[in-house]
Amino acid sequence: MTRKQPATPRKRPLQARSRETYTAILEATARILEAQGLEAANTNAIAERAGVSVGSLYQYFPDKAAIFAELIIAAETELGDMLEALVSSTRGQTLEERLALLVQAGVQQQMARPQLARLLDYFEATLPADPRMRAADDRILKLIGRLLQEHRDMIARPTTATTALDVLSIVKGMVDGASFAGETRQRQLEERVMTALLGYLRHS
Amino acid sequence: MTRKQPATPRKRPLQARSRETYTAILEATARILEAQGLEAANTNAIAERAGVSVGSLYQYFPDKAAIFAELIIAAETELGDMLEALVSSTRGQTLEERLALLVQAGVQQQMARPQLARLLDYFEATLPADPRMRAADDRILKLIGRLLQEHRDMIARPTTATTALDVLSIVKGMVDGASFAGETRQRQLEERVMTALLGYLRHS
DNA sequence: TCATAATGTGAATAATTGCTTGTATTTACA
DNA sequence: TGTAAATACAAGCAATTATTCACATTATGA
Repeated sequence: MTRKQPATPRKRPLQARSRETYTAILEATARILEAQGLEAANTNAIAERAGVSVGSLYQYFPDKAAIFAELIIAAETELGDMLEALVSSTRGQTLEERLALLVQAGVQQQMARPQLARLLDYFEATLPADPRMRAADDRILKLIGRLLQEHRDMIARPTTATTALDVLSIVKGMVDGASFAGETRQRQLEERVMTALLGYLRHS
Repeated sequence: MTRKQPATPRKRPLQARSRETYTAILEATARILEAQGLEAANTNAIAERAGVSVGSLYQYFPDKAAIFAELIIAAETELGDMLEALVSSTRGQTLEERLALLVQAGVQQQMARPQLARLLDYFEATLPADPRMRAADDRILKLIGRLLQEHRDMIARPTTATTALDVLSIVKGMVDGASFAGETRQRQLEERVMTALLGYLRHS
């Protein structure tokens, strides 16, 4: 299944009908991955669950890996959109306030489907580097970086790309660990993540 | 491949010869997972890489998933052993000193084979709950918890199981993110992880 | 030394997989 | 309305997979 080059979808869904097919395939894949894991996510099962034929599936995705890649990009784009709205709409607020919103967004998304998040993380590190994936990833880090930059007087660390990555990694890691352990109280988790982030940022 | 019940290995390797076979299979699996990923890790490839026949493989592992499970347990046991030695041999030292050693051990292990670490993390959340896996996991958390407990006057958080889990999650998350981004300077990463951990622990 | 247990072999198999292809149906629009 | 493009279908193929089994080799210990 491993793709050589990140091929673009065979056909772009043009009509409303095909756009539904397209998203149905993505959604079915996500559901199967979350509920039954990687092994159960074969193309036949995906097509069936999406209420679509295998042939249709291969009209929009060159191979199975492309579906996973698209899923990653979708998740990253979603997070990126949230962050972008957040960063630009909260100018003037304190670092704590803005960070709390950022954490909330991140925790929310990852806790909704923890199993899926873990799996996509693995694929992101595995799939042949897709420029669109890189771009979506970059955007998230740039947004975090920009937020940090705007509060650099409150931050004891160099506000570099590395710091932004660390922030993201801490959130991901803590949510991952907590949901594996069965933690469901999102609020409390958010507070702990906040403590960790502020503790990290405020000390050299 | 998904296992119903965590069956014990078919045969325990008794003679030196069979113990070599056994570890060769585990090592081959780890190498393939790290270098070529999950898809390449099929039983035939594993046996070939281990210089062993498939038949031998199935004499020690009831199925493929059992190999992965064993790999997880081995990694967790290794970390557990390091932590145990560390915790009991550093009594009297400061929290910073001991935490630095803990971080060093964790970063070391995970950075040696980041791809493998990621994958095993996924499996741990996926494979049917194996009591030995749970136990190895528990041991690690208990050891971290004990270390924290011994410095509770320096720590602003409740020294509960949750805090121990958070500590482990932060380490895992940061190493994961950093090695995905291509970071190789282990020393600098360790220092950032230390900052995050101390920041987390010292503030409520 | 010899019998028994332990270990090793690899061809064979049944099931599953990703994916193609030829055909049928639906939509857009002139 | 008619026709060409877009979309959907699903049987089926080639390749791969996990696992078994009947048999060979090696070690043990009496």
